[in-house]
Amino acid sequence: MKTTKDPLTAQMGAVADPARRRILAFLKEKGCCSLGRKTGLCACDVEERMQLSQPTISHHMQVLTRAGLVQAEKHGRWRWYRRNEEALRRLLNALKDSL
Amino acid sequence: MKTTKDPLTAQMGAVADPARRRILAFLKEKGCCSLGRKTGLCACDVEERMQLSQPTISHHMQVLTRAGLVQAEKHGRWRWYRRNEEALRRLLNALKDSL
DNA sequence: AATATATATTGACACACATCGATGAATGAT
DNA sequence: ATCATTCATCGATGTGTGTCAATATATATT
Repeated sequence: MKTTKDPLTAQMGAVADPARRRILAFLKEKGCCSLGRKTGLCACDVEERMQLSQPTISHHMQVLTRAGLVQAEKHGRWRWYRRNEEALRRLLNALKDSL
Repeated sequence: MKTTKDPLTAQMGAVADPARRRILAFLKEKGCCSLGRKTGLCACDVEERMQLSQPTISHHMQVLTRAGLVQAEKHGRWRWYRRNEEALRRLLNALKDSL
């Protein structure tokens, strides 16, 4: 069974994990930046705040990014993340219809 | 390590599964009844609509019920289910804040 | 070139979960 | 009492997932 997950399910699955919800909250709290600015949050910022190892953070950021809920931009050795507010809004609207 | 899942995570996990979202949609479509009325939807109705075995349906209904998203009432050999609209509304509001 | 730093990838592990067939329990019908 | 129906439970199975340590990769600094 190799069926790819549909986007809504991928986003729901991403958000269903409490660690990833905390990451999103952390990005909302401090990640009030736009891409292309130097004020982005890097994975080490997230790692420092959460009680999780670096590979685990990397994995969570990948899940959130692939679901389209956060956007990443590589800058030097860092990778800046910010919330994709529009995707989050669309997810809420989709849930409002789907639920 | 037997930490119980917090309610929001349980509800999110319940809704993250596409089969359970389809069940909720089916209940919205045809389950426009209140408990105590004979018009409820029983598990066999759901089973007939979905492409899933009876034990699987039973399992999904249990997950949805334990998450508080649907309410069940036993009537004879049937068990009527209906959406808990207030819980679903509260879930959406919680997500609006938590996302 | 050598070293330090930030992140990704790999491999492993434990556990959770979706699914099914078989069986059991409760209830209604004959 | 017997049988049929509705649903729950059990056991098994395969798949997915969260987590980490170890390692690799990329980039900056010296």
